[in-house]
Amino acid sequence: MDETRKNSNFILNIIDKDIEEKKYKPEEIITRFPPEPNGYLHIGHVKAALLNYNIAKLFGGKFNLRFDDTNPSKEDKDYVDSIISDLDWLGVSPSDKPYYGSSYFPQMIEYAKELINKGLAYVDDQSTEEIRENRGTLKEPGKESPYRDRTPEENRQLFEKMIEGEFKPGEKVLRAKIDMASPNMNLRDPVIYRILDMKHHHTKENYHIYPMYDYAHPLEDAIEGVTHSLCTLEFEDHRPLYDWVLANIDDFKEKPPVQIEFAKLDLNNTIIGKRFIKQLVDEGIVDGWDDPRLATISGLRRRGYTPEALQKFCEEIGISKSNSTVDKQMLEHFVRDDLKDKTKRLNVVLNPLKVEITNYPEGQTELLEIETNMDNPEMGKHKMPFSKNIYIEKSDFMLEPPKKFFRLFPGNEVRLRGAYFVKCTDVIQDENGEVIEIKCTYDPETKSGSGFKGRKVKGTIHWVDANEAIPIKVNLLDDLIKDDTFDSENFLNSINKNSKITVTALAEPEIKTVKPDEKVQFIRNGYFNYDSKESQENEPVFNRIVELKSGWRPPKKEK
RNA sequence: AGCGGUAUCGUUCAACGGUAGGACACAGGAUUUUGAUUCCUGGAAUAUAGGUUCGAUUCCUAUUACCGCCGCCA
Repeated sequence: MDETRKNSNFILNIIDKDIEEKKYKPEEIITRFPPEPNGYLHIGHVKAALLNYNIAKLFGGKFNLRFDDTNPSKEDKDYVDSIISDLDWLGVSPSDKPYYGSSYFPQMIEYAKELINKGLAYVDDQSTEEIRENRGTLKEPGKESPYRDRTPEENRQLFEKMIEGEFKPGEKVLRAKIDMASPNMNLRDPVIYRILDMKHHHTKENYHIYPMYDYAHPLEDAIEGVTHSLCTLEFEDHRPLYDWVLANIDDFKEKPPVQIEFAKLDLNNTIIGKRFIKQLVDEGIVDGWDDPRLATISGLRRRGYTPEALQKFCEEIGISKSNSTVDKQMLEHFVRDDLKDKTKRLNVVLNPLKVEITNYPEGQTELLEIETNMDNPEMGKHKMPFSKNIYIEKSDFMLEPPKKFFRLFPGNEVRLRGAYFVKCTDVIQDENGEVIEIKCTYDPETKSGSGFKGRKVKGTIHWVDANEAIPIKVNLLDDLIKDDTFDSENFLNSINKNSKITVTALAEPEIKTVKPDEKVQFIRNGYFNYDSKESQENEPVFNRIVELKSGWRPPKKEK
């Protein structure tokens, strides 16, 4: 199995050891991804889902998708559906139909009764406030509940009444009887069942009590035979409780699942927290959970990220226990890398400047043939119309160029990509001095593909034919927040106002062959995704996924 | 001394007592009809102080810094 393994990590090392010590055969390894269906999946979940999925795949074991749906007050079936389709898109396919923690509620209740019978759980009548006060603090032990020593018989009866719905929410809870003086707060008689009188979105059953995560999760894992239960770092303190639950239930004393914690993903200049994302959606600052500026899976997909790029990215960032912040440039590298050979490369002018080629015959249009992707000839060729009037990028012309500017300026010659050399002969300015049109001459001998070697030019720029260009809408996307201005207290005010700039661009006619959701490179401008959701009939909209790398940035133009 | 974690190039992850390595980023060069890509090349790290050992990023001790924990959330 080492052949297919690219990166080592501490979790793989643990599993290797378990196999070496004959605790498990490789094919017995079972992992799971257990999202709570209370929001959309984001790039942080991508890391966790892929980690579990890839481990199961590597060992030939099993990978479960399980909804951790123990708190129906926050959950919804819509989220279940979005999670299933996002994972499907990602290429993370469970070995089985999705599982639901809620399916195990009847067993969980039986196990709770087992704890009660063993004198390891009791019904507490204290209020939420009393429980909180008596829990103690980080430095002081808690106080035992006056109800702590109820007999198993009494607890059994009360718990039965809780199940039957004879108490109101908050009136009673079931607690594990562990140690109110434990230095680990999680072991100070944690609540394992609370009263919640509502119908469950999955089971459709109206339970009156619902189990808490700390009690339910180890059981869910154990019931499914999960061998390695991977979760994030903040659950480290919960592991003793996870182990306690399984150690005290007869069914699971043998080879219980082991909880292993790893650091969650953090990306710079990116909002990852579900709470923040939800706020942006609810306040209408973004266009929904799938806004292309969001790091949700659906947002990334709409932006144009590919599953392959996300997979490679996750492989490369690795797994560890140290909190770290990954540079977004790494993510961007992997989309570019994935897209470079499989996308068409088209001339699209984002910010047009009119150019007249004075010595080109009036009324003539020729069709120039060009490779659709120079680095991947299999993508074939297509034709570009060329005539006397074209548009180039405003930023490709400067009246007074700085040093090392090798695009167009008065007297300079450049290559029009796939066409001819042109030389700027005249500049037309408006009353404010702004350049509104330039005039060039072209040299017929320099036609692309003719093998002309007479002289060289430093610059090649893209262009579109003025008569045949197709207008398209383009969203230029930027980070919603910048780390250096991010204010978590007041974060709505630190949102980047220019995170989405929409322009009308002019594309060469070949753009018509681009299909919804197809990714394409606009030469020198970056990779773009045909947004099937925002596009209208006859008005395609493209989202810029990422810019191309650039060794040179034009200086800021003063207006 | 509450408890539990973490500390390796700018960033991120390896190295499991034996030459500190990869990826991203960066710099230089070559090629180039994208200032892209591709191809070379390069700089760049074991938090601090002790100890064990022939040998320590790795084991031990102390120090420092950072993260998490006082929901009837997960």
